[in-house]
Amino acid sequence: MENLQGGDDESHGLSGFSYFSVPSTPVLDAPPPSLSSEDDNQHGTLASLQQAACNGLPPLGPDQLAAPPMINLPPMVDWSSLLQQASLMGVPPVPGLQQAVVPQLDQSGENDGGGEGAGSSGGGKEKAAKGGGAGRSGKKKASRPRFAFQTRSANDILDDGYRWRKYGQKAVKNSAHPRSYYRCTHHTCNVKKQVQRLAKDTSIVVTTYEGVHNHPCEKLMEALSPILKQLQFLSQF
DNA sequence: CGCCTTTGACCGGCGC
DNA sequence: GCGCCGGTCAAAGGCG
Repeated sequence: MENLQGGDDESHGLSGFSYFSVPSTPVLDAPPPSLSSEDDNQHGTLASLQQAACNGLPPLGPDQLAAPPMINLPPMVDWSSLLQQASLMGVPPVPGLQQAVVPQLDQSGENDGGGEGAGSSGGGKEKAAKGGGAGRSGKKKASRPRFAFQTRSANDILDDGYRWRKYGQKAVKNSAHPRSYYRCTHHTCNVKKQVQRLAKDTSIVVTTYEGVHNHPCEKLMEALSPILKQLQFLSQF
C-alpha cells in the first residue's frame, strides 16, 4: 500500500470518493453474450459482475487487487446503491488508493439527470468565450455521487452496458497515460465517467463514474426486448 | 448521414 | 496576481 501511495504521485486526482475493486478476470464462465458484445473477456463486464453477485458466486480470487465482500446488486447497475451497500459491508481499502469516502448522494438540485445542464455540443452556449471550462454555472463542482472502480485489464473501456461518447482526453501529471472523459449519450442523462490507468501499475484501469443513470441500460433492454415480446405473444393464449 | 473520436483552446479553481 | 492543472467545449475528420 505504501509503495503505491508514493506521496503525491497518485496524481489521478481521484480523491474524496469511493473505490472498489472489480474482478479483472471474467466472473462467469460464459457471460451473457448480449451483454458483452464487444468485450473480449479480458475483464469481466460490469454486467457479469452484477450477475455474478446475484448468483452468489464466491468473492474474488487472490490475484485480484482486493477481495470485496459480496454485494447484492440491484437489477440495474445503480452505483449509488452499490456504493451504499459496499460501504455498509466494509469494503476493504484498495492498496495505493484513497479509501472510500462515502459521498453524499446528492439527490437535490438537478437530480443529475437533468440533461440540459450539459448541453454538450451545439448547446445553448454561443461560445462567447469558448463556452465551457470547468465549473459551469459558476458553482464549484456539484457534489454528485462519484465512484471509482479498478480493473486489471488491457482494455480501457469497461463494458457496462451503457453508451458513452468521449468528449475529452487530457494528459495528467505524473502519469504516462492520459485520462479520458466520457459522457452518457442518453439525452436526459448527465452521467460522466473518467478512465485512466494507474501511474504505478499501468495494467490497472481506474474508471470513475459521476452521477447516476436515470434511464435503463440499453444493452440490457436490447437483451430483454425479444423476451418481453415473446412473453406478450404467449400471454395472448 | 449520423454518430463518434481526436485535439487544441479555453475557463475556473487552487496553491504559491 | 500569476501560473499550473483539471475539466470541458467544439470544430474537424473518420467510420460504418
